Amino acid sequence: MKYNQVTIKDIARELGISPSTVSRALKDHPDISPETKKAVNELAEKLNYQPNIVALSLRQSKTNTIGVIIPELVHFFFSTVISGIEDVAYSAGYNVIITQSNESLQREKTDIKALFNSRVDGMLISVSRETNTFDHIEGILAKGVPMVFFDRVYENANSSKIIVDDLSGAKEATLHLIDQGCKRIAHLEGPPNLEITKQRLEGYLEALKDHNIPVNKNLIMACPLGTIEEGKKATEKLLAMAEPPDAIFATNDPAAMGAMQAIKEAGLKIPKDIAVVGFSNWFFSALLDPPLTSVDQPGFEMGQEAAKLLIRQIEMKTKNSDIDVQPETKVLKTRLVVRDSSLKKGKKK
Amino acid sequence: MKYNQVTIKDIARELGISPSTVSRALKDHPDISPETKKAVNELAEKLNYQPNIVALSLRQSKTNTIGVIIPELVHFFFSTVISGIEDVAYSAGYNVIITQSNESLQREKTDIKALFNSRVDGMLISVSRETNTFDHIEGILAKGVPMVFFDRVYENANSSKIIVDDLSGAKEATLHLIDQGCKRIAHLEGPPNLEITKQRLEGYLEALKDHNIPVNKNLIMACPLGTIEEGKKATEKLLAMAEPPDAIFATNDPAAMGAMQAIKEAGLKIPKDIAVVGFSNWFFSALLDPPLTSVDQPGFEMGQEAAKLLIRQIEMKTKNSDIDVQPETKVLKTRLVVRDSSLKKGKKK
DNA sequence: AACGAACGCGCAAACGATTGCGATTCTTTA
DNA sequence: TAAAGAATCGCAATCGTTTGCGCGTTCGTT
Repeated sequence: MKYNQVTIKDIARELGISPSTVSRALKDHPDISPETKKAVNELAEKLNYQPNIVALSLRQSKTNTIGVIIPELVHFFFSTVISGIEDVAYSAGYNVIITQSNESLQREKTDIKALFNSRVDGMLISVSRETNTFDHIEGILAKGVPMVFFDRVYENANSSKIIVDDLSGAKEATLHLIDQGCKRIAHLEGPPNLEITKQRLEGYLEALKDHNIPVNKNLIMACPLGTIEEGKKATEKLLAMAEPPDAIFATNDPAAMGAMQAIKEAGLKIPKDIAVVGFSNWFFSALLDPPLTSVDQPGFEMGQEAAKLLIRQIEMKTKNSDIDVQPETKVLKTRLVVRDSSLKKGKKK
Repeated sequence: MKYNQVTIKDIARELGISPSTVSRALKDHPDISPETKKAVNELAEKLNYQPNIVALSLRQSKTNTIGVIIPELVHFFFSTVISGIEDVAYSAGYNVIITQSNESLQREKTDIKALFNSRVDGMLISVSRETNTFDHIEGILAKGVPMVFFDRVYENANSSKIIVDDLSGAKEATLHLIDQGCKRIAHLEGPPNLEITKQRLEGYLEALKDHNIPVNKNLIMACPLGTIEEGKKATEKLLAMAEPPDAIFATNDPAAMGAMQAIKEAGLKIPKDIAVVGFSNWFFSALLDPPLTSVDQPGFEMGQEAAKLLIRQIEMKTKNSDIDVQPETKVLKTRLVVRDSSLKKGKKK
């Protein structure tokens, strides 16, 4: 939009010098005399000159913008990640364009294309629940667009990733339940396409194995959407079993929440009859009754790290476009936040 | 960033024609022969030509980007609004840049400046809790940047606004409590700078007046941050009174949540001893124990309407920059969602 | 006094697309 | 058959900024 902004030409005209000189004066180029610099800077200040970022972007083939694709903004975890991203992006002079795939592969494809067309300098991506093909990502990667994946990563991509240690987190959660005396621990499994689902299942299995608890496949219920409703239904089925579980470890907090609803409606007590542990430590988890034990993921930090990595890649590429950036993978630690929903033995220590 | 993208020049060179002809062929200009158009379009398709949006922006002095300033992304209400904004923005061909003021006036100032420098075509703004001066907004408005305010609006601005009927919503909530037989209804008041705070208080007062219930100023507690902690502390003070209230209407859901915690910890029952009603109908409100009655604000719709209004202004200005757009104010209806936290008499109907 | 270096600045091209105007060719009409 | 008109297309400027190169002036050095 045209705001009648003052340009470098206006300053040049007023001072009777050329635009080139103004440009150089503003960036303290050694070719320009101190007097000219002073005059230019003073006039620029007076006219409140602001460089036209669009023209700059065109000239430098660099937009100083990074694109973000997340499944859904309304998820507490993802909005926390965004805050982390914006935190480092803005202080590094980058704008952030956020798009939501709404957990749809189709939408993810159009999003990635739109971002590419906007000439973003790089992308931060967390894939949708539906994403099981990766041509759309490979296509953009092949063009040399720097990309960093976070949380829900594209495993095969030859690019950097920021993940949390889902396996250890899930294992710690399960071990905690075992430590509380639980013998029949059920697991609500998440969307099958996602690597994080597999890792969390694996952590659960490892914990059982470490304590020589046999795996009962009937205690592992699929929740491919990971919603409250699914968690509730799955739990109702578990409760209807001849030998119902004495604990439930859910792949995320909404599913755990659904489990809690089902348990309460069945007239059972949490954690006395059945202990519950979730994953992600959503904002509302502490507010439930009883407060939900959950595996905390450092969302803000994840956003920060992802943005840092991406920006580093972008700046390396800017300096030397031939160089192939070595992909990095950063694993962040989870932290088990123990609350009442899992404390059969009462508070420790 | 340079992705070796094909340009209009590449197509021109390959076909032995001029860039101008390619440009016109691509937009179906009548001056170009059908054969040339066909050749150009086919080659463009083959090479997967994508117009350079940055060059376009510079040429047209229009970025097709709108900037958004919100207090905090992690609030359920605001992330819902964002979804509504993106919904209409993307289908109208606009990108969205989101910035968070983090409820800080200082940050709001730098945000608005950064957006202006990015040459966004317009802005959608919901002011921070701290915002009590408006020079930073007036400055940008004076430059002719289209602006639409939503929810937390700048009252004096000669520009469009989307708000919800906070007064009616608050009145309905209070009337509901009266209808449930409550006599001593307390109010947790919000950040004093915000218009919505005043409106909600006003609705509360009107409801009392309609039923000839005298206003007791001791029952109106300030919660300038509107947080859980504040709501809890304020409620503790209310409970310590000689005649504690039998109902609490909070300015938002977190404050209501704090109130619930305080009431429970005091060994009292909700809603039997004290009924509670919140405002905003956050995602977690339905998950509390008991589920919280709350005034629902149509966040998604608000985002949609705000974006629609802004884009209309932008496009009018694009066509005729002289025209002064008539500011509009759109008021959206609230909806009282009754849940167990306020039902002293049991379910209606 | 003459020569080279250093200094200070402007010219013009470039980024990619658009567009008014003019130039060329072809078709039509008197 | 000549002139007018239509059909096609290219030139060049433009948006605002950057930057390699070159030019003129001044200064210092022998």
